Amino acid sequence: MRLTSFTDFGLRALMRMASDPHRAFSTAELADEFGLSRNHLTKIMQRLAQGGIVATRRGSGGGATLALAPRAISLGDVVRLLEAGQPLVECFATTGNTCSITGCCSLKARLSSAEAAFLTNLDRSTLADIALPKSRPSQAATPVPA
Amino acid sequence: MRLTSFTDFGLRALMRMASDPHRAFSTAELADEFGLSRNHLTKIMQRLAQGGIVATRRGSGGGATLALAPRAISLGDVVRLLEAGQPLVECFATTGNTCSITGCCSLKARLSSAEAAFLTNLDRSTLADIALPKSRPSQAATPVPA
DNA sequence: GATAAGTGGTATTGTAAATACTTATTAAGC
DNA sequence: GCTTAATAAGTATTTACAATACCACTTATC
Repeated sequence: MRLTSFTDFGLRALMRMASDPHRAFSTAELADEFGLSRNHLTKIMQRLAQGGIVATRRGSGGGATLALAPRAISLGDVVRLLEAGQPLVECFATTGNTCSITGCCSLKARLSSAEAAFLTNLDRSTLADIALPKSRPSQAATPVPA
Repeated sequence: MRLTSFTDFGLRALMRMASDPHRAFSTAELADEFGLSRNHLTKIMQRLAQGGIVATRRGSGGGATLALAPRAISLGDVVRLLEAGQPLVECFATTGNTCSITGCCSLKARLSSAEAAFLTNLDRSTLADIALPKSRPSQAATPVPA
């Protein structure tokens, strides 16, 4: 059972953005932080923008900003958006389904139910719950006690 | 969100076997039915055998047989076994984890919880619930009415 | 004109599946 | 009861494909 790296990085980016909901984050900044190419992250951001989770703005001072308050964005919604079109198993796909037992297959319904349970569980958390601290502990004003 | 084809085919094979729990099914027979290579299915069967779900026997009259009654094998157990070693996201992997925010990351716990919900939901069903009919409708003794 | 998002194309990596081959077990035949 | 042949699982290697990531370039906004 696996989520795509798309979803993985998307969640990480949103975690970061949730720490400062009104700030615009450039893809360059976030990509640098996660150690992946800017263009790749751009594609993820585009998807998030299409889904109405972030708003993007070009030009100087631009970047991506959360379109809603962190507590209004559930993890389930994010995962649904970023995993859209990703079938749980082959026979869930609308095209290229080679399964010969589709008709009387009761497995499908049970897998669907489990998938729904997964997403419903994620709906209980929002971005506000997983926001990262604004700056890293090593850069914090108050040094951590040894 | 995606299960590996390993799990997919494993479930299909078990569905088939559950229809006739005491019969030995050869990998050749099942592979032919699903349209994939025998050796590939063999690997899946091996994993199921290691996990104690099926018993295999070589030689004439051999094949794989369910090691337990269909109602004693939950779908969750099967999926846990076949998806073992498959991290939900990269930072779940024990090796090669490049995530820089592991320490204070509360996302991980929430994804784990959702994954558990997925499996728990599947535990509510057993192979007995998803067994396929013994023979295909087209070969049935009583022809279906038009 | 500098900054930053958006787009199209290409390389790379990892998973999935097939091919070819080996080993073990059973059952038939002598 | 031993030998042989057929059956079927197990192993190793290779090939094909799709997901992932990168690069060069374009467009928009300040």
